[in-house]
Amino acid sequence: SGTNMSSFNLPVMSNPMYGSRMGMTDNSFTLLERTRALERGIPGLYLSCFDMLLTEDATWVVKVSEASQTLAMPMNRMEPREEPEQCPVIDSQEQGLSPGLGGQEEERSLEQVQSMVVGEVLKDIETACKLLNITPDPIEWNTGNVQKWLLWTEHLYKLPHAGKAFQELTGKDLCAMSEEEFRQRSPQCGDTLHAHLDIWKSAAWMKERCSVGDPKTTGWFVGEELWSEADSSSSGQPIHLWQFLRELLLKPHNYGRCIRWLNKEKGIFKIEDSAHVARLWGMRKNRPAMNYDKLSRSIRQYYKKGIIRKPDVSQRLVYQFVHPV
DNA sequence: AAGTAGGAAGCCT
DNA sequence: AGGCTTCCTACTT
Repeated sequence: SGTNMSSFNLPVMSNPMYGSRMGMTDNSFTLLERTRALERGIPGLYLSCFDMLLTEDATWVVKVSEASQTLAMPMNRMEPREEPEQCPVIDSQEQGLSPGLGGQEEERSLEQVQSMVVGEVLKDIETACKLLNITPDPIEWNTGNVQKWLLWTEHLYKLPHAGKAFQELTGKDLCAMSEEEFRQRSPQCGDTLHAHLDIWKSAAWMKERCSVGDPKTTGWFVGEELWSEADSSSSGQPIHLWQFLRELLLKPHNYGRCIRWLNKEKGIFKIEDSAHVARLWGMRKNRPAMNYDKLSRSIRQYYKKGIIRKPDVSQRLVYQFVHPV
């Protein structure tokens, strides 16, 4: 079924685990309240928005709460549910144009929100691709890529490990599998994995669509810069550890909880979760046995080379780039 | 217990 | 040969 995408499906929106990587704080809970209207309007969507709200980027907050005011239309065909059985669809034709309530304006803000969410999803996918060194389109994956993706998805959403059940499968195989087949291979999280693969498939489909047509007519403001940048730095050559660390540091939204700048100007950073950073590095380099003991040994090699050093006042898990950007 | 430091050897491209 | 990775011992926080 997944190949027929006459309308744009975003199974993401319904997936409760999409919000699972954030920590619930009192502060964020009030933000949650402010997105209630959204939640009612598009079940599941708020989780993604909620996730976005955790960025340091305050403009999201403004946009979302504005949107929630203008988007307060009922969506009676969908009752709110905690753990959706199937993926609701954000359907650009059919979706929620509540009659009587100044349709066009709503349509526009809805599109805005959709764009926003889609953009966020594409960003996440792009990030994962860089990190795992795989292509965005699942159809191109070999068995190794599939395993990486599984590992990544399991890790990101705290799923039980199911890689074994999908061994020897290529991306093509995976894409051809139904949700039922996923569940057969992994009763606990097959449906979740299938949903996530659907997101990637949708994104790849979108990418193709955006690159074919004129980006300006597609309406997805994300189209270009995200995909066509042909990979900023490390095209081809194996990535260096110091580059990898910098990449993580440049994405505080995704990795701020495991590594962050203490002083960006001076290039001083702190590894907040050593095990996590090591796991990410291991994934990137296909080194499942990577740990902080080994990663830190590699960092220490940089002392002699003058790439990274310990800051003047040495602190645990704190390092400094000798040549800050 | 976890992090820091650096020698030594092995692996991979 | 370079850039880790793996393993290890000694030392510090």
